[in-house]
Amino acid sequence: MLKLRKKTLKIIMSKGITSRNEDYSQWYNELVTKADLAEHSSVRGCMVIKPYGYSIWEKMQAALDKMFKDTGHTNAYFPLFIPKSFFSKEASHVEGFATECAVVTHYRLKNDGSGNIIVDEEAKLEEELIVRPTSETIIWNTYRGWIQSYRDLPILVNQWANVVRWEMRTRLFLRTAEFLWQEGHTAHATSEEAIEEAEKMLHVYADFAENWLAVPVVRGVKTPNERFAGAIETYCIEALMQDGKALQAGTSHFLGQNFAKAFDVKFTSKEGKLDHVWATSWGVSTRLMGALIMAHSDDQGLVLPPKLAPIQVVIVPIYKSAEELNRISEVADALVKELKAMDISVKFDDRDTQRPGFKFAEYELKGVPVRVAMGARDLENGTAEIARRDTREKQTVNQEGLASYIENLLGEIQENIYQKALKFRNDSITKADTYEDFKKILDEKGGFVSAHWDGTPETEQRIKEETKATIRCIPLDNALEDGVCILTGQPSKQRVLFARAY
RNA sequence: CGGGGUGUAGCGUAGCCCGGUAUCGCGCCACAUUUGGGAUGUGGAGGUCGUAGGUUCGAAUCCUGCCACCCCGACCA
Repeated sequence: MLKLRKKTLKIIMSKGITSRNEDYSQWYNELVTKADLAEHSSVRGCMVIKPYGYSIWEKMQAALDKMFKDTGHTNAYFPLFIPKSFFSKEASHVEGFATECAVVTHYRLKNDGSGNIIVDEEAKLEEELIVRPTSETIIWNTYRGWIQSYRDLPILVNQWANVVRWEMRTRLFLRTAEFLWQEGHTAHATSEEAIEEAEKMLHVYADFAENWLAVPVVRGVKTPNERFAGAIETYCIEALMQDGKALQAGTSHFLGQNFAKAFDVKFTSKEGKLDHVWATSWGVSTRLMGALIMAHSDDQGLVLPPKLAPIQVVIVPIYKSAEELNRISEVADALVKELKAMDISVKFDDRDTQRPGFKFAEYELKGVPVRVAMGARDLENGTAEIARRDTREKQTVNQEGLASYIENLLGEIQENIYQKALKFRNDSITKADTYEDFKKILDEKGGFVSAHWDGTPETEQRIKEETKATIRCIPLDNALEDGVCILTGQPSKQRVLFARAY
């Protein structure tokens, strides 16, 4: 009895994580650190992305980068530092970012004579440099030199970079002071073309979210309140997490001529007329890691979509002697070779320092989609035990044709977790026609609430203050429907999606 | 940035009220027995008690500043 209790306790303390029901945000934090994705650094608000987590990000980058290239974009790199004066050129842009900028004021340190390193006050910068919170200003200042004629357009550039936004409250991946992202910045001859670009990239993001992350998203536009600082229109993809809170997973902005005017970027058109250039910008960040984690994972740990899993298949040998391990290894090595030829990432974990049960638990925690276990019994029968992470089902399969069986299974898992998330998302969109219902749904069910809104920022603001819910978006394919605003009773032509959000 | 909480070995903690140099579990190292769902036994290593001051003969413990993290607000990808 005592032994049993000791054992239970140990499991809880060594690897067990808080359940989602118990405390969702603690579950998230523990998952991120215990699955070796990231940890807090000694710098306030900044994280260390660990190798396993970074591998996932690299896979996201590779997939997105290809999609950008396939839509005609090329990569470039702009400076980390932005002169303060650039920043103040676009009024609403400054206003949006002013409160969260890191500023470089000096360029040298010195020894104060008693062994302390201090800032050399004499090495003060003429003009302070802002650590980029986003790069529109430095990029549009640069584009001025690149653009004279309609022949120079469009410019379709993307950059992979880090940015800094001095956040008050941070959470690993979801909101950190420094984060990694990509930002596309395009320049166009016409408004129509720029809008088309902004919409195109939104759909690229949506495709990526659904086909790679296996996270269904709502495509929509933001209300003026939620719009990017300096944008005319902000398009977004909104995802739903398992706790019923929404997460903005990507944004694409039609910037109009705002930045072209602020940085005096003009071109001569075919007709010989001088006009300001039209702009877009679009970005997704390491926040997608948060979306990925919160959309699929369970109380046993991470659940990764096969397309983004650093290790797609793990093979665990079960043996009693070195001789047995040798025989298993022969079969496993052949399988590894076969899977690699199919471009499937596989790991044969023949570590002798951990027992099989430990490995099972470890790979479940890390979200490896498929696990193959092979022991003496399997060698005799020509079989292997296959366990899938998403459903935690196990079955015994013939070694004959195993590789293609696994290949199919990976596809099935990718589809299954998407369908599961899609069902949850669809079940979590609830219509509300009164303010009472609206509040009740938010408190009891969560998710998106589809409701009529009178279209004014004041109403949106009041609802936000009273319920903590914001308008996540006005869906692009929204059906028109006459109704009255849930708060004011004013007439409304369509429902919008409200939710509490990350 | 405001309110609340926490900080003791790699991790989780006891001790703090009532001052006397730190408890337990996991993990780690060695050896043996084990290996189809987080092994067991024996032996061993590991701590400037977040940090800087102060009070005191003596501080993990009392006082003050600072830092970090967690929760709740305001802000945001």
